[in-house]
Amino acid sequence: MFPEVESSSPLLANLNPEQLAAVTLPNEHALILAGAGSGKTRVLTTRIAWLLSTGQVSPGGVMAVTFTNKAAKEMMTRLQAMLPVNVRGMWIGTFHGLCNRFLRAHWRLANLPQSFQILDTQDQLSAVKRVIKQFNVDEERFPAKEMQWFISGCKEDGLRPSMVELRGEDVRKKVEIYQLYEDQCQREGVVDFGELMLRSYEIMRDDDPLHEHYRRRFRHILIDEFQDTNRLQYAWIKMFAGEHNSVFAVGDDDQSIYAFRGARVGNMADFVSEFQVRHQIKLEQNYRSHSNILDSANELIRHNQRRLGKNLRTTQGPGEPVRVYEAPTDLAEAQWIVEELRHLVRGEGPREGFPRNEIAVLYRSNAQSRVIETALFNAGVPYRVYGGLRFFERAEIKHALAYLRLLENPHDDTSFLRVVNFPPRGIGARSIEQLQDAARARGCSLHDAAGATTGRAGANLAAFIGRIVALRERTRDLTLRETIELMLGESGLIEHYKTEREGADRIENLEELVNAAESFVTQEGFGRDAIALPVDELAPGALTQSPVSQGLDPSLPEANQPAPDYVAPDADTGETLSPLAAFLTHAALESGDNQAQAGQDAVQLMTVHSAKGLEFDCVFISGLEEGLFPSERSMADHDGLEEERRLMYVAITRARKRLYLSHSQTRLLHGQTRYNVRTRFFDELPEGALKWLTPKDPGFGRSAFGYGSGYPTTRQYGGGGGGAYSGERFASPPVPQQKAAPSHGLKAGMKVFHTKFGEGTIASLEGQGDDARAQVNFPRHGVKWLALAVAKLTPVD
DNA sequence: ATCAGATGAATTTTT
DNA sequence: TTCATCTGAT
Repeated sequence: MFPEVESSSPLLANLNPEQLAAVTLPNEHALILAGAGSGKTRVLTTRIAWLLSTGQVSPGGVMAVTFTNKAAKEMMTRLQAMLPVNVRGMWIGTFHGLCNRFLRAHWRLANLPQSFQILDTQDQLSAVKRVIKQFNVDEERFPAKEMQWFISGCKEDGLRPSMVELRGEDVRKKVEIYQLYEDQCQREGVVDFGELMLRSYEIMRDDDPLHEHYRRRFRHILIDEFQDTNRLQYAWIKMFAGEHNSVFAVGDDDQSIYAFRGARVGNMADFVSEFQVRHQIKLEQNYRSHSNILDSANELIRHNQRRLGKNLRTTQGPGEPVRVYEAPTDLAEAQWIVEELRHLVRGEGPREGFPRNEIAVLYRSNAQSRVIETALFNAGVPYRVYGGLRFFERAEIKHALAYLRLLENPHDDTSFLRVVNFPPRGIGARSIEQLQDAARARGCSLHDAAGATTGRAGANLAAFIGRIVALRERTRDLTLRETIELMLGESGLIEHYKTEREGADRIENLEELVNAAESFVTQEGFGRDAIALPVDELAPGALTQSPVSQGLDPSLPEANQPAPDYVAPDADTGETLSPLAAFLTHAALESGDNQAQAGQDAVQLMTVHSAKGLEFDCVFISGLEEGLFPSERSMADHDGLEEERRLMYVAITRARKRLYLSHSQTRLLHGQTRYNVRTRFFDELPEGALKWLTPKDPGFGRSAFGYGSGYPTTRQYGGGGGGAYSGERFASPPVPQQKAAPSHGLKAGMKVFHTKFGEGTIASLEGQGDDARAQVNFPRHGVKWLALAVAKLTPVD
């Protein structure tokens, strides 16, 4: 259709035939099955660039949706590099980011305050807890966590309380609580993540002009990681697509690993049939791994029955074999990993060493990181663990944000409760309960009910509210930075943490919050006129003016004036959000980095889930044991097992050059030694691609006893029926872990004092009696081995 | 109001 | 085992 572009455009250079075909598909629905490492992001961004540069659509007519902020950012960066277009004005973002933008623009229609705030998972849980307390719900029968899960699940399925099928007394009660929770959120002017999606879906669905407007606007809708979409997201996309727009969905059913949070792989098949997709393209050319690694992945995933079908291929040679190692204990496994990766870092003969951050150690569950961390620590190898609390999730940051939210909206009871007595100011649980009763009786917020309380508690409450009111007044004309600085002082947070033992780190984080706000202001361009440039000015040069804007409803100026996230102008007045409200939104939608020294050259430790989308030269997959991987909980049903296999597939395909698979005969789990059999996934890998570093166990235990308790009898592995554990399982029982009798009273992790080296931390202990030695890490002198019989080590509290 | 000690639960994660 | 949450005593 556009031959001159296809042959000449540098955009399309170096695409393989499948990629080229995908990028240049006609304006119709398409499903791109993109295997791991097949250049999926490239196809997605090049597709957008191609559509724009051939004049088939203007920047305002494109919507590109991802799941993570990281992916959205990457797409924008890449697109920016290809075309002189203002990507920040385009609708490229996460589902929730775009929903937020949509609801900010149409807040009246959505029946929300303009500066509505977003509850993250923590906030949502405490909101649910409040409902449960408030209405005397039996917490035994309806735990808050379960209710939260129920509510989120309903929303993900697009179900309002009135729409939930009432089967059984329990469900009826749950729906009742769901409704109460909804009322509470509405009263307080807050929305949870699910609500962002559901509310934007509903208002567009139910408002014809709006519906018409947006359908005319977005001619091209592109979705990344389509296999991860839930029911509601699918419906949301379908609604935007209407009859005439084209949906370009990219995904990989083999990498669907988020069923537990509502993802429906089935959306891919539904998409094909419901949208009558005529164009399906498979991207099977892998640019990442050697063929031994790829063959292993292919062979493994072939064992899944429900697949759309795909086989990765590479032009790279076989590369090195996949190395398999069996350890007697989890500790030994960790030590082997450390030993091996030191070789990798050092290099061997002619081979250069690998940078540490090109080496990843993966595991199924977070708890497994501990042993590995210990081993790395003892060996003095720098490492970085992914996961854990992110910046905006830390307690001190949440506290600070709660104060800020109260400035923006005094009726935000979640925030009110978080800080009403933090730092402590004599408002105990008693007074708070009274306050809550008063608020409920009058149907108002805690803030408004405070006047009704009396006595000393009443005075303290009045003082607290006075403080907030005064702060709000004083910050009225301040910049965001000044506002936060003033709040940190006035709230007493800094003061409080100064007296706390581990307060220094927290204060540092609070200071970091000021920086975060500062860079947010700079990036979003507050106070400048960078907000709303017309599309035409944003797309100079090569970009053809397209007729897409014709037919757009001029009463919806937002649609014609793209704006960065968070500052979407109100559709009626063009008024933008205050920097503070925008920053709070940013904090909820982008929980920040997984802290840790990112810059350092360190080995990367993470779960297989968090490794999705990443790649490394060398990958270790550890703990490959039945019950762990596949996890016990997922082994019961077929779908669960297939998802575990996909998880393993994801893990394998992370590796570029070297892949190690390891398992251990025994493992300390929940304080007890567990005896594990190597995972069944080993039996599903091509023998020719593997190299067994330890003799391959003939599978004695396996054939005789099956896969251990909990494993359902199947045709494939049947016979055993799953017996109880017993020592007989092993031909030669593993040597029990030596635990030194603690005659010296020292333990790893203890702080000790040495007369010459000063204070240090015990990294490990070895030997017994007179031979006992301790490895101690001294900040000044480094790591030392000290014989306890000689060196005097005294424990420091 | 605060803290020690008991108790119980313990995949996977983004927004 | 480790973590968080709850309880009861000070």
